[in-house]
Amino acid sequence: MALNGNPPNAKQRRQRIMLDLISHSPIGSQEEVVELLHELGFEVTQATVSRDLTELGLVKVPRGDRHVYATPETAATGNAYDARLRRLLEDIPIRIGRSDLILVLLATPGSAGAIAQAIDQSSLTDQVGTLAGDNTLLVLFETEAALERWLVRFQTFQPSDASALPNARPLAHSEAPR
Amino acid sequence: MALNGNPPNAKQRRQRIMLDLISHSPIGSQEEVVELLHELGFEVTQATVSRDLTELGLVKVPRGDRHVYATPETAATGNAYDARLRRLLEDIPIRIGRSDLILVLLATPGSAGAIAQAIDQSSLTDQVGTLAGDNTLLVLFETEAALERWLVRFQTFQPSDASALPNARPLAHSEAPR
DNA sequence: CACCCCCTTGCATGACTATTCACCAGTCCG
DNA sequence: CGGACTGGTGAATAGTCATGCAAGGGGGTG
Repeated sequence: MALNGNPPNAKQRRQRIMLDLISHSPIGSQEEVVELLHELGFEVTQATVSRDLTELGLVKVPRGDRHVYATPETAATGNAYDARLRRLLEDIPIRIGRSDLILVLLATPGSAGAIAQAIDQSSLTDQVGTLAGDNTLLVLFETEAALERWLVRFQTFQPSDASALPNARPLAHSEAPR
Repeated sequence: MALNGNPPNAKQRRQRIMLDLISHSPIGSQEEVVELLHELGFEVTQATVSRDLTELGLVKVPRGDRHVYATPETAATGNAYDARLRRLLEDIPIRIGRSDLILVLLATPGSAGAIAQAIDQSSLTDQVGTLAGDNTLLVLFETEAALERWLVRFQTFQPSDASALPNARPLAHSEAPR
């Protein structure tokens, strides 16, 4: 029943355009893609879009308060500042300590300032502020909840393993209450 | 009706464990997460998992023939060989030409071999084979369809812009048949 | 031309996910 | 203590996506 009366190479062209559309504007659903393609003269349904997105390896990622499609690379990047923070954390091992509503990040000598700045510019916003020494960096919070929220988010910036929190064992699958 | 009688910090602990679960094994649905958390003593429903995943910024990414959850970083990486190919293509500008069922990749002097090997090991499989000279690399195909499929996939490895294909203008939003 | 095979697609639908609504427990006042 | 407010949650449901199926087109072969 699928009238395949499309121009040759339609699929390839369509998929390239989809990459283009998605990287240039936030798209929240496959129906939106269908409409945009429709405007461009491609008559396809959501089913086809679904298959295309899979073939292209695109993902749907939480951005602010909605979910949009993106290439995996873009998804990882987020905003440019987030990318910078991530890169820093890849190169600089960080140990995390805590004193009351202050998180204490221990980095390598001289790098604390760079990290502090990266944090300030990143999409991390739950902190009240940061204060950098040479190799030590304080992150100040207003509430316990804010601190915890921040920490979870921050850890998504780190290359997995890492980070010794006072009362946080290295997390094994078995650590949960059973 | 939501008996909130959970241990304090339950949310934070749960989310950390979710990061852990997801990075250690392929999980295909939120119901799976619910079950795993259940085994670990966390009594939550799919709704909560959905919210957690959003807060953690996790994404669902096509992997082989199914979709699994991953951190954005992991999603971008794919398998290690794909990551290598991506990295190479970031550093080495490639021009793509075509002759019949052969794609001709022009790279920088000396780099063709490395790229060829990276392609061979990557998850790109639609090609029959590759043949590397010094700065030129041939990718051979069996069918037109295979070539086209490969090309689309390959372009997802490239840092957007790039690549002049004979009959592929630089792709603007307006290029579609109207 | 007849036959076969492969690729692509739409339709219909089931699977999966996000969100709305209501509720509970805790906290902070006065 | 009572009221107002907040954060976290489950149940139900709306919203979104993936996929089995059947069908059409194109290409090859005899």
